[in-house]
Amino acid sequence: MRVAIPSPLRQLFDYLPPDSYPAHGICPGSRVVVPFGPRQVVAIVLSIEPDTDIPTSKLKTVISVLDNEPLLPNDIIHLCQWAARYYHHSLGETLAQAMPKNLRLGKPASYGAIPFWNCIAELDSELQNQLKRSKKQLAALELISSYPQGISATELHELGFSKSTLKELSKKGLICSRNVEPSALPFTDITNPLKAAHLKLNEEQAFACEAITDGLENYRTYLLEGVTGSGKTEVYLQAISAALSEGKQTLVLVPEIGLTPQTVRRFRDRFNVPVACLHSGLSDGERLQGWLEAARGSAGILISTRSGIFTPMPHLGLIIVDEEHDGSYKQQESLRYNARDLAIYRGRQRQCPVVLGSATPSLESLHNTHQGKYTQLHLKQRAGNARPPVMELLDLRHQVLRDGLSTELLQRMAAHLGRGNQVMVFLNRRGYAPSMICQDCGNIIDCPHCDAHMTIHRYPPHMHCHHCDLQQAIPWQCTSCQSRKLQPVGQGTERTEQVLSQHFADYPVLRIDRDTTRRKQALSDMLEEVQSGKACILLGTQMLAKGHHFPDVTLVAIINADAGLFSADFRGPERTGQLIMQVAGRAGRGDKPGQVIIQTYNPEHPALQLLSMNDYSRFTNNLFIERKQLNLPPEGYLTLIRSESVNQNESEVLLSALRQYAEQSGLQQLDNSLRILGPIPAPMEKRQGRYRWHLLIHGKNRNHLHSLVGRVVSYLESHRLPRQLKWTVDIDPQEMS
DNA sequence: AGCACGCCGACT
DNA sequence: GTCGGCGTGCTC
Repeated sequence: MRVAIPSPLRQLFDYLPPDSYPAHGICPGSRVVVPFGPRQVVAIVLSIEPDTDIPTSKLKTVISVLDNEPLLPNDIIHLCQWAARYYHHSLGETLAQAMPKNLRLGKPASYGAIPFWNCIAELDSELQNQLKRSKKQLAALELISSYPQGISATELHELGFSKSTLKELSKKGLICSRNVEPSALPFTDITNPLKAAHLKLNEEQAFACEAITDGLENYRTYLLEGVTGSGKTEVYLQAISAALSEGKQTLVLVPEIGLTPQTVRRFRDRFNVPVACLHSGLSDGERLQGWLEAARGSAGILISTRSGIFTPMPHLGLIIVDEEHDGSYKQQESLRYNARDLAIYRGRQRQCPVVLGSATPSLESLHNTHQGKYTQLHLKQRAGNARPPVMELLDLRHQVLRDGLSTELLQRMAAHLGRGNQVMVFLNRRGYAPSMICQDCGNIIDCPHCDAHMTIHRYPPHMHCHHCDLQQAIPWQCTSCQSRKLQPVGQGTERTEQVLSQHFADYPVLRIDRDTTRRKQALSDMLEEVQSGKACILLGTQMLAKGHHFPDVTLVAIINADAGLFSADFRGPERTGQLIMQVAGRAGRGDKPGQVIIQTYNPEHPALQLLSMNDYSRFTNNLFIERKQLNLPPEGYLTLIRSESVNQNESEVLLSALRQYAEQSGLQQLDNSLRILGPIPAPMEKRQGRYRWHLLIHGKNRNHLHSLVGRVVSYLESHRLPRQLKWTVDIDPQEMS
């Protein structure tokens, strides 16, 4: 029999079936334990072959069979085969990462009993009063009491309630738990999948929903382009409802930070069917449970981050990719897949609709709609009477700046705060200041392992390299000239927080970045304070832009819009545009429209001009022209070969040899449709003590590009390289660093 | 990628 | 003596 081994070797291996087992009793898609070299590994059976090219003396025997029925169904194996081929990755590793960790390690594909919590007290006003001081406990109790049959610990965990809260409540004798074997009942047994009534759709929403649900039997990709607040989620929910009533499951992919308890709750509140989820916050056991619920067809809906695209769903009938432009759909290590693109493959495979939703679609998806490959659905109206935010470019030239904040901006902030409103300040830079300079010799403190400056942090005080995580004490004198005149240069969120709390002493400043939200509950605690609606200043990085809505924010300030616009990456402007549109969409509501101020030194920059007019589509049209001139995606396709080593030259030498080989071996195509760029040093050549180089291959024709990359990969594989010299292939790269 | 084997230098 | 650095080869 032929099996796939979780190893980077791009080949399959043959084994003899175990003596106790007739070969025909083992199904493809099952896991087996096999001896592999000096160790034992869990492999996936691909086929039962009558014979093999391998000499019998070399053949080893399967040690044990772990599954009686295929764990990975045919469609998932095909999806993995396609992905392994497309991304030039080993099939064994691809299949391995399609499974949750527990299954990868050979644990049984079953879940044991899970604790369910029940309320055993009467939730009256007296009890509510008693728990007044423990808000979390009260909230948990209220939730549990609304589930008369009990609610699973997993679900409570997903909704943001910790074990300690539950333990405390159970100590007070208010709730109790019992272990329940989760029912493997198919979701189709539930007579009425709808729990709560749907909202009324407006004309555009109804049109979009009908378009999607009319073709539940056919593959078609829809690009659902809808501004924030236009009700995309309601369209998803009603399309899912149609799928459920036809006995079909839905896969909902969300960005990494998009899977908040509120999102899950919205789905659970609408439907009676089990909703499974998969995300990074779960334990290995919980992941296995979610995966199995989807794979056994007991869950009607699976909400997941990118890895969910590999989850078996026997009745899959609808795929939704929310915020399809989001970078987190692309895996940035080992198998560098894009879950959004695999979603398209899976939709075609299952002959079901795929919905890509976004307020700011990627250029790739827009291009596909222009080509007629996708159907465009537009939601232009905002729900209720909400008006679009008013955007304004604030020219920083000739302005007096106070630590990066213009006087004009500070005045405008004061006005909004004075009216009792909230203000959001967006700065994409953690720490106090991005660099420390010596005022006597001009020396800047650099990271010894990276081509980067060390960032100054004040809380607690230390120097920090954001690229390799090196942390050291703040020096008191210059390492080069021993001068003591060291000066922090530039603005980070810590410094801006300091300035803002001095300037606006009467209002709380809430800083939200990776440093202030490291504690698990910290973010939700701060967001809770914002939800109270009191006037305050919200200051933060990327984290603020996604997933959360702030109805009482009436002013959003973008401190440094120029940074992203002129970045080394060709996708810089696209990302900045998406970010500005997203941030703008966070603010305001019907009765309190949002205003956005963008500080810039380039107010006449066409991109900023168009964005400030809320014209995303003309903004992207300009980008299309630029990309076309530069021959960049979506105009053609890219493959990036990365190489890194602790030795400075090794990477470059390898890629030069590779280029030479590629030119020899792919001459015909190189003349017309293929182009090689490099080797060039990566944007930050040295990082974490390793020197990194790039070789970029551009192709007008995907097949030509694929076959050249195939040859390049076999060349790399067949040559023995020093072990500190590493290479990776990135098909359709997203990040050029 | 792991892991074993085997060859050299250095050190309790 | 042997511990451990890492170059080389192999995995049905």
